[in-house]
Amino acid sequence: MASPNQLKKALKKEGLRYTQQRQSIWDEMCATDEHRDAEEIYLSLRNEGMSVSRATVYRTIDVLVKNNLVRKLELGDGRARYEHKMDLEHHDHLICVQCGKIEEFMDETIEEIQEKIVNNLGFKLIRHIHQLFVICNNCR
Amino acid sequence: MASPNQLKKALKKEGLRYTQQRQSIWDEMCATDEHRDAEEIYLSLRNEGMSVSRATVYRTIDVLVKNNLVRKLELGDGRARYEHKMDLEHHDHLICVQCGKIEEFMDETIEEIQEKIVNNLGFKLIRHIHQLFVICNNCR
DNA sequence: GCTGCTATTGATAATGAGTCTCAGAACTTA
DNA sequence: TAAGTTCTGAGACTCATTATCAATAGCAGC
Repeated sequence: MASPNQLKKALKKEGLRYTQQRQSIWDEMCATDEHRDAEEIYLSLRNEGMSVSRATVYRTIDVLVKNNLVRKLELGDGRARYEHKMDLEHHDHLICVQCGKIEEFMDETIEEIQEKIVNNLGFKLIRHIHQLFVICNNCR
Repeated sequence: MASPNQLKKALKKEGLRYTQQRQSIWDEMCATDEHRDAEEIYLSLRNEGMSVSRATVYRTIDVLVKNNLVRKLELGDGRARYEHKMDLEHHDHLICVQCGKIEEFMDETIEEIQEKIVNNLGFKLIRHIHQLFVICNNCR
């Protein structure tokens, strides 16, 4: 179960109310490490008997993304996927173009070079997307 | 003007016909180094008096992407942008989150590390997306 | 250069992820 | 408890992209 404190803090910061729906959406997103889309999260909640609407799922996810509790992933298949940021370490993704399996990777050197590239241009790095599309060992 | 040979060769390889529309869409995409979306390409062609439909623009772009003549960029704003691959050097993109300006970057070390990461997992690298979202020097 | 076969095209309908609207429900504060 | 707000749900809407299908136009063989 996701801690309500993190959520409550974020909502307070935004001047928003703490509600059942928002808590259960946050719980649902923390319930697995899979990368699910809004529809999947919506259907899971409905299956569990929660009263919640698609609109509220999208609205709540926005709040969570804005407050850095959730990361939005665009993997090029036309629907956004989400991952919670309970475990704090940053990472990027490998995606198998055959089976769709998603793995994570992280490389300190790449992160440093990115910073260097941006700084050399006089820019400020806000965020990055780094996705490696592969054929995984199962699919080869 | 884009050489018809590259296009003709690609079409022949796929068993597809060489048509006026396909040539003019390819020409239009090669006419600039900007990163335009399908609608912008469609409107440019119409302004030039070409008879072409949106559907054909989308279909032709698919062919060009599949045959590696064009690269599709998903910058997270809900519409795909495209760049021709006439000048062969690979690069990735910096995008200003304020003004939307797109710059290019390329780093040999990052490319090598990517390969290493994928190989170590026993995977095969097909393609990658690496986008740095920044605030550019003009917007700071 | 014709003929006939088949891929391509254009107009438009359909799709689908995500957003907007607005009336009613649920908090909050007094 | 009342008044004032914020939230929610249902469904309408948007907008990029895809599918449909009759008409058109390449292309291979004559």
